[in-house]
Amino acid sequence: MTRERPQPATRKPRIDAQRNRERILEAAKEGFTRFGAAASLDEIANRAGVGPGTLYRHFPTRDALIEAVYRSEVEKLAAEARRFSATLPPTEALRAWMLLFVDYIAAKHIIAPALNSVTGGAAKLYEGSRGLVQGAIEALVRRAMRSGEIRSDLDAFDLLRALIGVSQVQSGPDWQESARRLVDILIAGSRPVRQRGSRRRGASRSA
Amino acid sequence: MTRERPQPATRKPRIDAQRNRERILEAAKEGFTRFGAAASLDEIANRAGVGPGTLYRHFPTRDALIEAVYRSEVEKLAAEARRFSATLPPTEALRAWMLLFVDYIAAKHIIAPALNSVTGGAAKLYEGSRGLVQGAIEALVRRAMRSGEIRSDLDAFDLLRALIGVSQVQSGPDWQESARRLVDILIAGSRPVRQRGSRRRGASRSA
DNA sequence: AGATAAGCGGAGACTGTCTCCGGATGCAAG
DNA sequence: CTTGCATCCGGAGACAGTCTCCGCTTATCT
Repeated sequence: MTRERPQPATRKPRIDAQRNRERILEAAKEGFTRFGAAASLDEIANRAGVGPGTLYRHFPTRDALIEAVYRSEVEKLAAEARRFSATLPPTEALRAWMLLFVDYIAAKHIIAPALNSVTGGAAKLYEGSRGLVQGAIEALVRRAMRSGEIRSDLDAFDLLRALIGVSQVQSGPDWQESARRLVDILIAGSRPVRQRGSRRRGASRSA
Repeated sequence: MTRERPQPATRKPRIDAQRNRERILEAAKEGFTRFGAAASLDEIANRAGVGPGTLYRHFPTRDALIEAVYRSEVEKLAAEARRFSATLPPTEALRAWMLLFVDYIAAKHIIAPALNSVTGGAAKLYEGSRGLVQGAIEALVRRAMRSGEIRSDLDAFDLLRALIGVSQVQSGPDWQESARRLVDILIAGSRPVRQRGSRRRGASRSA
């Protein structure tokens, strides 16, 4: 990514190739949304108006395609995080973004069902976008930590994992509200421990 | 399930059929674990020592097979919940079970990756086992509620959703600890709100 | 404009899904 | 124990989707 190029080895990206890539990505997004991870790739190529060969040149494997689609969506999410961070008070920003996250994945119905059929689970897929999402939520969390409203011994990624779960298991019509409740729980549980009652557990860091 | 049978309509389960079913289930569990949801069904049939036809008779669709495998695992989990409920103090039992849940899905490596490629997401799949898992965790949560250590305005299923997320996104070696932290956060966030400091947010139930 | 190489896309081999039906097998009655 | 029969087995094969190869098209450079 950030490696210097001794020569312009890739002399020209070529225009129509670029456009085809876009078209495929768009068709793929729709395809995965409608048919899940099992959507036919030839079908997607068709809808994009290209041949199968073209699709496979741009995205050698199914996973590569899924990842590409996913990443393009995730970038928007990261941008939104920066916006919240600039316009809302710390905890509020965090909450807002978390809600957006679930909403986004559901409403814009991203490939939630597709996520986990990627070889090696969603983990590997995240590896790629890690810089993006994790960067985003980490900034939010850190800001909230500084403001003292959030414990400082938790990893931002923990929250992300939970959110992903909620986004994926969308059972029933109460799902939307359930997500809301869970975000509340997560935020409440992330507040600094304050020696309530007699038990002091939370901060146990023993493995 | 609980419908009365006017006659013994199913006159005989037949012995070898039963045994084949078991064999298939076992082979499927291994297959899904190793190759994810995309494991070849014919291959599974092979390993079970039966023909494809036999497999498809017992489990008409891929989803049916996945669900069957999943359910058999989930039953053990429910049993464990009852055990905890009987031997541990409320919150402790809840925490223990939640940890077990993630551990179980990861360590015994259930078909976590397979879960979500079931048509319609994991939701439909859960429909079947709902009685089992949800019954289990609901009992635990209710008990904790009665003891006053847990807010009474939350749904047990909320927690379950979060757990599923953690179980699925297993990125990195710190995953185990992350799960632990998250369970702590969830439990902490489920405590009754107690008008801390000056801000009283948590209980906002406005939609 | 012409040369050149990147890119396109369809034909087709291959792999996996799922059905159908002739034959085998366990079960119950005699 | 034998016979009759419904149940169940399992492979052959039609079908669908994946992915590759290669002759043709098209953008870019001189």
